[in-house]
Amino acid sequence: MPWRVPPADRKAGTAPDPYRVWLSEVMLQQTTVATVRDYFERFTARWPDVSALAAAADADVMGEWAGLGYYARARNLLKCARVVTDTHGGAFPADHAALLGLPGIGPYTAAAISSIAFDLPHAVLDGNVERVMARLYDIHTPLPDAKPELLARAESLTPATRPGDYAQAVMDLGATICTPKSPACGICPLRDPCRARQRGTAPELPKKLPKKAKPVRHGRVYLGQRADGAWLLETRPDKGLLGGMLGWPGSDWVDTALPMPESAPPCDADWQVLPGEVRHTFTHFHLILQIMTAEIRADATPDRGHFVDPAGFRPSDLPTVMRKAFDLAR
DNA sequence: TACGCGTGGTG
DNA sequence: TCACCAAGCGT
Repeated sequence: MPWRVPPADRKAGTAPDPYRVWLSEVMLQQTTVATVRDYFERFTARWPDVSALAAAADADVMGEWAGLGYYARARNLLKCARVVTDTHGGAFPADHAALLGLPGIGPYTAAAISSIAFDLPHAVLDGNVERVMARLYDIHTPLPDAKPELLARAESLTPATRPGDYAQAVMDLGATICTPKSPACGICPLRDPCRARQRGTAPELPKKLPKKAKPVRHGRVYLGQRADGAWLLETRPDKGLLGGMLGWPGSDWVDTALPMPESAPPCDADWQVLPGEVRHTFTHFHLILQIMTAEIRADATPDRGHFVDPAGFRPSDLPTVMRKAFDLAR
């Protein structure tokens, strides 16, 4: 992983860069290593340190984050970079409580930065560690109720020496051996002390409370383009779903398919229904979108959004649901 | 406290 | 095809 310092380098005195540790840990929140890798490389190439990121334009950072999801992370990333630059002299504080007070840094990330970047003995508790602790101690209390007990177990196992290596090791164990399905107990370094393996309960742990079903919502978006190639887009409000991201103007998203929610087009034009539909699943609902397209007259003034000329438009700046709409219309 | 908040891989 | 899952945080 490009954000890791290999053991040999660390032994030779190369400490991890707190900026890179922080950036990788925020990207890794609820996100897989495979997905994060390319984003991490693009971010660090474009913004090599925290002051460079702090000086970036909001739209550039949101565009670079597009597709990674949980966009509040990107807004908080910028806030945090600016706080570190403006009030901490451009250096991340080597202090767990101070880290915890920064935007977008919660209990997990504060512990990860403390231990990995600063060698401070704080216990990380992510999904991997929860699973490892639940199995190691055969804890059947369902999540999230079990969290305090799992945290206590994780803290009691965190060593005073090399806590950062330990944190990464226990997460690696969860990611590669103590996996959610079909755990590889046969090659696990903790197979002897593991109570769940002894009792045969490992595959069913950790227990989780049942999740709510996802409702289906419906809506409509407008993809308008002028003869000069400019697209009519809008920057969504900072709060809520896809907050701060670029997107197509459209209707509210409602729970019933018919009638299609009333929505004034963002600009006067001869809008046509595009055959087909966009389907997308968010954290807590499924969405089905109807796509409207039109060529917009050169002298038209939009009621919503702004025109983005083709030279300045990168489809990769769009969140995935909006990029799906673009792909369908192309 | 419980809920809102994305996405892509996987079995 | 689809539910589950991933290195969580803010409100």
